[in-house]
Amino acid sequence: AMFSGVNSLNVLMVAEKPIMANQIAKILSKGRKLNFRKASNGACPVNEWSANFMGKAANFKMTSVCGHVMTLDFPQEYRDWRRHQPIELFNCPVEKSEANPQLKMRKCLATEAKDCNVLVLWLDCDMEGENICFEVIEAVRNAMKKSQTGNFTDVVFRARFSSLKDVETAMNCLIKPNFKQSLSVDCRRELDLRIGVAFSRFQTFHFRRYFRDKDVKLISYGPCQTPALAFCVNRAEKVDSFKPENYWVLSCELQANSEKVIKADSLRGPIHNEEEANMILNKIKDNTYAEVIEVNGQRNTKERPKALNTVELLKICSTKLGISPADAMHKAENLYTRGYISYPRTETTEYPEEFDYMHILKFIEPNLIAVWTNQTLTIEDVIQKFTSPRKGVDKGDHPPIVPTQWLSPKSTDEISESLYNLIIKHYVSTIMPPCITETQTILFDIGEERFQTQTSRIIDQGFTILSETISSEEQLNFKAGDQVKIKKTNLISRKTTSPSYLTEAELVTKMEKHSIGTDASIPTHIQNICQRNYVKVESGRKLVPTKLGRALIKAYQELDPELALPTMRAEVEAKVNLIARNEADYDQVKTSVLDTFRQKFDSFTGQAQAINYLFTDCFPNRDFNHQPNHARAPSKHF
DNA sequence: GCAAGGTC
Repeated sequence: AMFSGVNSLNVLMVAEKPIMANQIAKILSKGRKLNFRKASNGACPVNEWSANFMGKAANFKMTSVCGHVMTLDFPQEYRDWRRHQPIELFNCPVEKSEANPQLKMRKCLATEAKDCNVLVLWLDCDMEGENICFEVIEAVRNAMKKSQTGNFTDVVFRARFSSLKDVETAMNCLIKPNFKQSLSVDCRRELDLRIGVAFSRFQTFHFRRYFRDKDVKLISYGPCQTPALAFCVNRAEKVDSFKPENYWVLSCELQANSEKVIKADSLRGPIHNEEEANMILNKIKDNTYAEVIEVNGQRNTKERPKALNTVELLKICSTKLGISPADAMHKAENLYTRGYISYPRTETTEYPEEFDYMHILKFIEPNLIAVWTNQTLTIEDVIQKFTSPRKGVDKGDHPPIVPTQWLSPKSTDEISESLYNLIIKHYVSTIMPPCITETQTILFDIGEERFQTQTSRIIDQGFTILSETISSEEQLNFKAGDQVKIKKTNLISRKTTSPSYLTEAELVTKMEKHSIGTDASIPTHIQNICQRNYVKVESGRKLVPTKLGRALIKAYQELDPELALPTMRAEVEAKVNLIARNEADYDQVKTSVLDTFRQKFDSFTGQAQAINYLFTDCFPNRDFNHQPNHARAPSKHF
């Protein structure tokens, strides 16, 4: 009824990224002629077709943005570091500007909207997507044809879909975009900007001034990068403060049969007192036989991996290829845009229903030799062993990362090829059977002491055949009551080993667990703390904090530990989420969080002199002709 | 020179 007086409906539809626009258009235009062209920016697709909309004939135009249309920043005047003091950034104006000026996204959207009288928003089903909805609305509002009712919002709809199989359903039950969800994103963006930039500028000024060193690089603070750095520093402190401790392990060698000697360990585990250890040894050393008490067999299943999502890809790239998350994502994006792998940013670990598993196996065959270490394995073996994948989690974003087309090693660089092969290997692993072993545990008594020995036999190597050469151990033929000749009793002295520095992969895990950053932003945060010289990547992708990185975290811990706490990010997010759930309003949340951080800022800047000593060795270019200056907060005249 | 979040 809304469009009863309208002659022709022209429906503009907008997705979050080009790939989604094309996939949705393909589904909705099913069976009809689909016209394709590029929008004026050369980046965004425009798909056009004709069909019915709300019972009327309509021309559809499906295009996309490329993520956020707008970004938030300070006005020009405040972008100049010297014109205003950092504290002013807590309440100065902020303004939105185009996120990527080269894309001319707003102009592009307005051009496409010109002859349209209906807008359907197909942005991703998350809070950022809801926010982009309103960025698109602002971009097309004035360009679109006047609606019949005169009320623009009447002709704006939101399609809510969490996977491609929901597209048709979503089209049939369009809803309205959720302004509160969008507002909560606006709030988070503004808080991150004001807080992050204020602290970053203050810190940078403070050290430049105190050490009279104009070459002091940016000393940044951020709600994601700083807790990420803190993870590295905390682990490094454990490495530093580690003192090896002695402990003793009691074990024995038993003559299992005429040719075989086996080793059994005391069930006590490590003994921390040498006297006690010797006392126990003395009690048993005169025994000549051990008695078998119990023989147990147990089946163990080593599960294959779940379908590949982004963070798992990042971790594997770091541990297996030795490349950083940022490099891994660049390579993956490149493979994706060239059509070799599916969309590489996803949290989902569940394959779609009716997924064509065999199709992939067919085109990857030429790569198999490179992929698995077991060179006798054939594609037929894999097909024959096919096992339905493990149940994963569908986050409603994109399907897991899989190869989509054969990649000739000749047409790419070495790292991209390794990355592609790694994705293949992971894929094949997910559709192979799990690895089943049988562990035999034998318990012995020697005097009052209990010992244990274990053997492991492979029942089915399953997916591990792709990468491991596990040898099956021979099971021992014992039964309860058997007397076994003792060949030797040993007391082995050992030292506890030092913990090691946090690896890149461990950092990714910790960040994900504490919701610090997202799958798409975690690589950037890690790159930041490396490039700003807070941590160095050493062999084995270990993240070793520098003097500067350690000093920074130490400084927060002395002045305001909350600033570097891993829980801080989630707490701020919980607060802005209240806006989305209509449990608090925008100004209330913004004011309360800003007040909290303004107080932290005041107290931090007020006490900054007290932490200077931590940074004495951090800036090698400092001017030694001057005594360290008594740093003040930068004044207007500085 | 700055944050974090989308994506190209």
